[in-house]
Amino acid sequence: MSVRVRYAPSPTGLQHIGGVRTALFNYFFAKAQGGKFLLRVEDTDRERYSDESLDDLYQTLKWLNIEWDEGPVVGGEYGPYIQSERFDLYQKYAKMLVEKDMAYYCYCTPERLEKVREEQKAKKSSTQGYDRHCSHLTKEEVAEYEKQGIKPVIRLRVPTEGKTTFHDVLMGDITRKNKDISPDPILLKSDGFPTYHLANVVDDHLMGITHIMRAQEWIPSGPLHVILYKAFGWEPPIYCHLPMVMGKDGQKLSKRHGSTSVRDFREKGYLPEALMNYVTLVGWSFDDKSEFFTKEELEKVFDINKIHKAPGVFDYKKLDWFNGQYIRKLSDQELKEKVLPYLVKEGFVDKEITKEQDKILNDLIPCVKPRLKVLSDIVDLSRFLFVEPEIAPKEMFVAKKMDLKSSTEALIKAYAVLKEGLDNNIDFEEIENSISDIANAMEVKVNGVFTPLRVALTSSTVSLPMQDTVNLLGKEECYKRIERAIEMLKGEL
RNA sequence: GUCUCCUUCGUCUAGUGGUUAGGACACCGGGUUUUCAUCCCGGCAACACGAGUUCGACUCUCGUAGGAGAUGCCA
Repeated sequence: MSVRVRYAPSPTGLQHIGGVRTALFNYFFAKAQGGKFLLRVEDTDRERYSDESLDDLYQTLKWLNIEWDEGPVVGGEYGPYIQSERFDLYQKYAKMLVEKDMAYYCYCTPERLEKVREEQKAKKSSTQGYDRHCSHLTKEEVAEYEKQGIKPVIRLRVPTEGKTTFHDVLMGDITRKNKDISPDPILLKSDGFPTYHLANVVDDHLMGITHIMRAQEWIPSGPLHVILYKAFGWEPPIYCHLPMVMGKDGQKLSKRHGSTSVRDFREKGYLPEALMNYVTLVGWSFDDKSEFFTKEELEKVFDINKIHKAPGVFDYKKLDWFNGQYIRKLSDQELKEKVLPYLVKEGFVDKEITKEQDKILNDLIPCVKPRLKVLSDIVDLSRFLFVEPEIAPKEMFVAKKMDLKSSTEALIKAYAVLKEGLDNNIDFEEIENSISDIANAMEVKVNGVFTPLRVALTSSTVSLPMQDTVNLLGKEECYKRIERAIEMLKGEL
């Protein structure tokens, strides 16, 4: 039997790391097995639905270069692949269960349900959830509710005796006593839309899904879904519950841990290849040494049996490291193209890049490449080139074991040497040697001289190599900035 | 509270009865770079605990503890 899996997100928010990891696992599993990967939009929650979320879903998958074999846009014989467009279908199946008396209409108001829950909580009762108030209504009672105009929901009859087991590829058999399963969950809401349980089971069956790979938070509803499959007389698919992605504190990854939406990562300048590589490595590994995987490799090599059971912590620093590695693999031309939007956005470079700007970039890119963790780092690293920075506060000019006076003195001397050297086209290495000589003469570390020079030129203690900085800036601009700094420092003495 | 799942360095992980328990990130040190990075070298650091089973347990079994998830007309 050919593998058919699906990613079935709910467009109620931006695509996040956890969701994308699920998508990736499904996708790689399908590819490695020569099966099909479907995308299904579960937009049954009309309260929380948003167009932006749907759009973000498509954009995210596109950015990651994940294509679905069947789904919205692409289509396929089992579609439509958007649940709101299959509205009638769920009605039909829900009513089918009512006819078989495996489900029933319930007229309880949300207020009553809330009250029931509160009472259970107050009594610390071990019985939880719906009290099955409507499970055996008489015809008269139903007529009365209908007369009041209450729109009913449809609930599944969950057996109170016995137990239900389902098999999970990773966990093995998972068994739950039926009495512990959420009593009579809602299948069809009063607005006529199905809940996750119904829609998911119906669609997975109708679409011929063979393996359900979803997050472990769904384990508790596994038995419930099996009961549903059986109620319909269908064979449940194979389950594989994926370990969850956690934050540093071991809780489910959420905004308070940092960025969680793929859009955030994209905007900060993470490369899709790097994110994909890292994300598939939380909860899965190939062996004890392989770290770098291309999408194509994963499509061949992904093995469902190597997925972990235990939840994994999302390590932002390791992602940074991966991203840096991937940036360094880029050619200068590729990096230039990727970095350009950030420079344009900052106003450093014109949208229609000028010849001059292009030339600056060509020189800048190689210097900057080993220094980028994310593409947006380019902004701070190159600011000094494109705008005249605020003159740095005087403390920044002072290196370790130096004071303001000696730093100023060093800068003045270095300036003289630099100017003389540059004006006479002397080799930069020699200029640097002469600057070192200044340090020696002053009996201070070389750093004590280079730091004020660097800060004068870039207003930063961290920057590109001195030679590159000077070259990129041009000597006139260098002189101007150094003079400006000396002026300021003298005033502070 | 109840139910279910999970447990190897700080983090991601390799490991399926006999290993000096391996790698990567992070961190710390050193070298290259007269800054910062990159790159190279080195170091730190783990089998949650307790009982079994066994000649022998990180590996098997059972408990305990800890963690997580579920308990919605959200998915």
